[in-house]
Amino acid sequence: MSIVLSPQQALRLLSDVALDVVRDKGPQGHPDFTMRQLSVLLTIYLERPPHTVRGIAARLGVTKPVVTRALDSLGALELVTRRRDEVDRRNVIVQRTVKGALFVEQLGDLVVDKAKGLAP
Amino acid sequence: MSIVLSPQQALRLLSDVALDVVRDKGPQGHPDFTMRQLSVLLTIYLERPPHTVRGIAARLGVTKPVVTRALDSLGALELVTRRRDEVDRRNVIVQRTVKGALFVEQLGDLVVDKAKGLAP
DNA sequence: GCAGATTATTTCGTAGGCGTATTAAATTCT
DNA sequence: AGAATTTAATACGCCTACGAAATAATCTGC
Repeated sequence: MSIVLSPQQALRLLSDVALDVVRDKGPQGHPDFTMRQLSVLLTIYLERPPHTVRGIAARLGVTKPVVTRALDSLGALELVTRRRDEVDRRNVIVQRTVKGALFVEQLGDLVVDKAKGLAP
Repeated sequence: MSIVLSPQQALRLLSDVALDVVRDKGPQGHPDFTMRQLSVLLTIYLERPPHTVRGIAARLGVTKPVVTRALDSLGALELVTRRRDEVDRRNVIVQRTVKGALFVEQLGDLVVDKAKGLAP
């Protein structure tokens, strides 16, 4: 229960962040991914591994093909990698990458920075 | 210069918001619009009117067809309306709607709510 | 009044995402 | 071992969005 902000501040923050991402001043690269892709990416980098397609789909409340395709996109940008689970070879383990970690870190910094500049 | 949060908190906040939107527990309806559409929507509701296609495109750093199409989508959801500018009939004035105002308000409340629940 | 500029939209061909159903591989159950 | 389950990926037809270029309407400057 720690961060208090007004609805106006919340919207301003969201808008500022979205604007920077669209303008491609945020983390470099893809200015127009969807909320789903963002959610998949952040799940992988914020939640404790291991991450399977099944698990991510369940967490997001979407079908598995949606996750597979999101991973295709994120993989093409080298923000995540896939590896077969050697213990249960049906599973795919989704792994973080250096590039992805950097991307997420920059995204976090962007939000922090925009929050700092909010009017009261 | 008022809101201070850590990178971890920032990412958690972003992730929580994205997750709720994806799960469609956010503002009712459309779970998967893009950053661009979000940015167009928030520009219209947070910046001072009047809003033209040209102005929005310049602000976002995208081409005008992108804005026209985003307005088509948002218009189909009744989140914005378009009206011809009677003073200079080349211009289109983008206007807010009751439904859009409600949507944006709920989105703000969602962010506030998620921020409240952040660990320190 | 007319040439040129400006605004928004439409068109065109391309790329990517969607949901549902199906497939392929691997594991579990009996 | 063989049937049923589970996992991820793929196929399919549809829809939406993209960028670049063309179009239609309107305004400005001379």
